[in-house]
Amino acid sequence: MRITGKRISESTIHRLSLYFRSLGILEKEGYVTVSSKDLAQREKLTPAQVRKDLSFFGQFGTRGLGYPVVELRQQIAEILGINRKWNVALIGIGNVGSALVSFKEFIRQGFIIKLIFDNDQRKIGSFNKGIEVHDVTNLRQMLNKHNIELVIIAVPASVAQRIVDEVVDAGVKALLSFAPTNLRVPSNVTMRTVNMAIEMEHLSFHLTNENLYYTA
Amino acid sequence: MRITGKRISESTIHRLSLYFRSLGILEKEGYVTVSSKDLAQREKLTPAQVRKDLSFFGQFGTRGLGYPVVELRQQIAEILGINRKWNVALIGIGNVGSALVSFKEFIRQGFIIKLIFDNDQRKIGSFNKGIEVHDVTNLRQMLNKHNIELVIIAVPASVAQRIVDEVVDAGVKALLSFAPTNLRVPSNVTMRTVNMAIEMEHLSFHLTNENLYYTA
DNA sequence: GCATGTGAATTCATTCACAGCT
DNA sequence: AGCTGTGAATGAATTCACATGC
Repeated sequence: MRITGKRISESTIHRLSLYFRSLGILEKEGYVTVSSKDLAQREKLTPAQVRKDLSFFGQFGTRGLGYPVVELRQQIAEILGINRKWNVALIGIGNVGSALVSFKEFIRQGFIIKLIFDNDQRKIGSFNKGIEVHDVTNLRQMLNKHNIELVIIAVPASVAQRIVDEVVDAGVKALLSFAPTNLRVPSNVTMRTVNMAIEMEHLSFHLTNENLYYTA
Repeated sequence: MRITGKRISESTIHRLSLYFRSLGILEKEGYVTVSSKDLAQREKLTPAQVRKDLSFFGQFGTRGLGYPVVELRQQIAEILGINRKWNVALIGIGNVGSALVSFKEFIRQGFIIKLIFDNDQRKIGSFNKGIEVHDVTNLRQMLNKHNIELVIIAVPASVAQRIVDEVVDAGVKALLSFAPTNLRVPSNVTMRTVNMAIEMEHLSFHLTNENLYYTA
């Protein structure tokens, strides 16, 4: 990766994911090159935005021609760190957890759920899509033993912080949480939260305040 | 609501949701007032940010004292439009859909799933948490008949755009999509997308590029 | 004294516009 | 001619700092 001195914003990372998906489609459609203009159109962005985002990481295009579809896709995969497999553990195999285990996109992208944990004795020992459910009390040693690098938290809000602390303690540096509560992690750990209630509130806000510009 | 002439950003709306949650906890903990400093600390924001966000909608605090917890929470509920019930339809009762039906937070917040749709004959007519699964071919008339204001899309990517078009056609102005694909809606319709693969890619990016500041 | 509310200042993100290469 | 790559300009979001009121 190119050394740049620039700070990469979260929105740039997000857009790289979008480009990655569009490039996959373009590849299937047989395109060899794509211009920033085309790519921007597909994602409802500006061409300048696309070029700027990519420029943080290097020079991938050819002036007058555009970007090579297959190669750029591979480069973005490298930047995003999805040109490899990641060992993932899922904690909590309730409704959300079960849905995640079946989420094919995860596997396709190299996020391999190696371990499932729960605290429900009826679930422990059972199998879910071929993966055994383990007792959450063995969390720390199991995470280390299986070199888990990424943990998905799908437990009730009431126990989420305790689980997060254990996971962080085990040395895991990346967490995805579905618990609808505020969780704390040290600054050297990345946590992302998916909160569906908050998404719904965005929608109800927009429905309630149809005109976003309030007149003075 | 106060008429302001200011544009409300998506991030402000997001933070209002966070404040709403923190105020709920503060209320349970018995707090009567809260300062912007306290609220900011709980959400890892700055006090100025909290005050600015609230100032877009009115003056809710008392100088020298802070904000009244119960009242401010109620005010934010009004702003977000969650001081009422919304009629919701869920389209697609696969893994994700099933998880959503069981998501208690939705009910608690007033998002009432009135209708479920699917195209699988084995599912149509069955009940899920007391809600009947309907044939998706009757989508439009059913949405209108039951005054559905908000639709959750939990169908495979391949059919998502077609379903979205029908939903928009039925006059629905707010959609939450879980389909991992780019969907288009007219500009007078709000759509939010939850893409778990993209969340995972953020994490793998951070794991891969531990030091976000690249040296020149 | 304490904490809000808000213009002004600053920081961060996006877009412009054009030099440079194919 | 066409399109990238990138400093400069613009625009948006956040933070500062202080006047205002309890």
